[in-house]
Amino acid sequence: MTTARRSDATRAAILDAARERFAADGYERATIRAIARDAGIDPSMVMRYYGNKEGLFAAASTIELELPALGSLPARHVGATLVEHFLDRWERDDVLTGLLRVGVTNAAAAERMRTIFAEQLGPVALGVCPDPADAPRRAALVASQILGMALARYVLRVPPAVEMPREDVIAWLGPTVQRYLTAEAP
Amino acid sequence: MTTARRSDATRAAILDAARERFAADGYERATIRAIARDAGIDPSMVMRYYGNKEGLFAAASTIELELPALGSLPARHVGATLVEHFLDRWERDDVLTGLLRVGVTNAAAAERMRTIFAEQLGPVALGVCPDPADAPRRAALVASQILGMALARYVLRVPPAVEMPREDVIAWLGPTVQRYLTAEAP
DNA sequence: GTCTATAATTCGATAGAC
DNA sequence: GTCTATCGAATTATAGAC
Repeated sequence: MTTARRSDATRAAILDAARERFAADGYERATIRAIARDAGIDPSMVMRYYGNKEGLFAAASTIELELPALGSLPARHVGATLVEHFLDRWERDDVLTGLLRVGVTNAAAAERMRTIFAEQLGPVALGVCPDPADAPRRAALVASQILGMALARYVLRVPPAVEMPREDVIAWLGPTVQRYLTAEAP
Repeated sequence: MTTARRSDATRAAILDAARERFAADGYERATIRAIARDAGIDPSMVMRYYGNKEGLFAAASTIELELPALGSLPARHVGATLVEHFLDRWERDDVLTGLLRVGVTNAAAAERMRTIFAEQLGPVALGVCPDPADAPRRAALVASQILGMALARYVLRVPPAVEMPREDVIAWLGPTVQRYLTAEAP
């Protein structure tokens, strides 16, 4: 931990505003001016603290998925547990929504997205899938279903996906994720 | 069918270029100037023919999913058939990729996306799912998995999803879609 | 640390000649 | 139908006063 700065409150306000704007509008339409206005400070402060817009996004989109250790879990529950955790993580703040909205048109954000899922979901797959060499592919399959539901529910706002109760999402997607992780390769 | 116009070739060139640009760059970064340059014409022609940028996108993103009738199919094959069809449709041209890339940050495109899946995938679900009242939800579940794989494979370019052979995608996603359409509600 | 002023681009859109 | 010229607005980013 580094020494606290006098400007830490301002920096935090900027990051909060940035996360909201990036999540709501995507990279291009989330302007530094609008973010500064939301944070109640001058646009030039954003530049001073984060250099440029890319630096701001990088700072605002760091994330730990904090995936639970599935090893000590009843093998039949890993799918539902993982879906549940992702729903929690997705709704806790705007970081994942922002990463998704920006990653679709911004190469750096897409790369970050790939890295996050490979480095954080990959080990989870490695721990439970039958063939270790197949873990990256299992993780990608899981990511495709998790990201697809997030896209429908939080970004495109497809009505049935938005209205579906949390327990139903877990009940439907759990077995899918379970199969992607633990079934024998078809 | 209306009478052929002398400008039809130009209009088609504009739409082709627009589809490519929207699919590759998203709405904001796909500029009218760049599209016109690709089409080998003057930017003002785009405005003349399509009024404004929104009109251009609307014209460039009309699409029919042309989903196959699943009613006459062996009940066990509807999932794989649907996945196969979506892979074909997705790779035939840039329209779906453009719709996805733009829909994430553009409200009109998101609405179009919701409409397309509701009106074209909904009836398919209605034809095969156990409870007709549940069809919209089944369609949304199917859409979440299809869109999620498209996102990983064609937009974010997650390596294992890109490298996965077409048959493997069908073998993995087919049973998922099958279950979302035909299984009893959990 | 904070703000004003402004540079330097770039974009969508319009007017009008030919 | 096609193109030139340009407007007006918005953006990121910088320079520098206080």
